[in-house]
Amino acid sequence: MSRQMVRPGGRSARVQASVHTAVRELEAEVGRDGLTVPLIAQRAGVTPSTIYRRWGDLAQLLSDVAVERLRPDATPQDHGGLESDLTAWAEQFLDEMASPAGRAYIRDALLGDPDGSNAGQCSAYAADQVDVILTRAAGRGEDTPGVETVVDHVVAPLMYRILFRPAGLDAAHARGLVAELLEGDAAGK
Amino acid sequence: MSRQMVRPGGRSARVQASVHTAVRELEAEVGRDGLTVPLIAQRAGVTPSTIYRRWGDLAQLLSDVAVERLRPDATPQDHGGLESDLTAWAEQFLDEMASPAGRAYIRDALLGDPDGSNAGQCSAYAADQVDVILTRAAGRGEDTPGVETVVDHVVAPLMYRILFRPAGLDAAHARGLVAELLEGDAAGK
DNA sequence: TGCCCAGAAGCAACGGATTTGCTTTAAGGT
DNA sequence: ACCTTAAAGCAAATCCGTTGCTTCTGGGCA
Repeated sequence: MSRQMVRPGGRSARVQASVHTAVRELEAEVGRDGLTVPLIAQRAGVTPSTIYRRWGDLAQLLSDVAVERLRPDATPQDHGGLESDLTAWAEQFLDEMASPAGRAYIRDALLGDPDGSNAGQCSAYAADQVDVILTRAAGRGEDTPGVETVVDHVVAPLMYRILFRPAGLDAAHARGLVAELLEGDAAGK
Repeated sequence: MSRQMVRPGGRSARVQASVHTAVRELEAEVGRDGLTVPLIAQRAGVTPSTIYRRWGDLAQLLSDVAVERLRPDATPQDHGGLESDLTAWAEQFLDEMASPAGRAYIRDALLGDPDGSNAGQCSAYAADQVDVILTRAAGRGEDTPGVETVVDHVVAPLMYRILFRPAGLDAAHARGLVAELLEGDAAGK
């Protein structure tokens, strides 16, 4: 969704903005574990019940904020070829996601997400970025795999290891995944 | 670890066992959302502060219990060949993990897991199962990929989709992942 | 333009969860 | 059999989360 579908300018929008801002400020000040709903409410100039009514609980609020932070802020760079584009993107993706902050956001996004929509949004961000790269490559006349194939062979392994097996995960591994994908079957599905 | 490394027979071990049992019983009786630390403590015959001191909070306790439930209860079946073994295992893995209960346990396991050790344990369970299959195949003289390769190409895509994109995930997809892995490069790494 | 209405926020009180200092118990080692 | 130490029990105080009710805001309609 996410949970907010309000017109800009209204009171709801102001409340949402100030709450989100409060979360970010306080996270920087007291750390992730020091966050509580009453604390956030106070900083945002709102009563706790407002937050509980709109977001349900702290986990869901943090999930919303986390998804916002996981949104890519730029389209993937153009390096002139599919392999270099994908490789560069995968390295950057890993860099951002595998950092302590990135992992925390991913966890938050997954955790306070009863219906899975926030997780779906994260996945969509990655898929969109990949799609841009693939479309660009197709425009150059290159043979490209499908988005789903790239998700399975590059995005999923990286994300799985970030969440479950952080050890031994580095840029070389990301490069290897891309290389393996492209050498194996450039037009897979 | 998990969080308990106590000798069997001691008081600590008894407390842990009765608390874990209480969690399972109560989860069946009142449902996942009805669980509270005081409720569990009462059923287990301990005081709430005992649970808070040992596990920290409800999330971490549930994480420990979830990991226990995610432990495979049998070694993978032997179907006489690598491809059929892996395919059957992947299908069963998907079946168990993608079910509502499986997803809930995975979420719980990740949720109350500050240091990632419980997530690591889950991943190790899968890797161990895969390793059994690969070792068996190697014993037959078959060419086998490495465990890490199977994790990247089969386990990770399944888990990623379970967590982030449940739609369009079925046994056929699991079979496809295995087939693709083995046809592409039977000795990958 | 000004009146209404629905949705959202504020307020306040209650119930229960969490924390914490101190005491007591029990396992294991000497 | 004693002693040490880690863990459990106990109880009080605090704080979080929930809820019914009131008040306010802003957009639609006459």
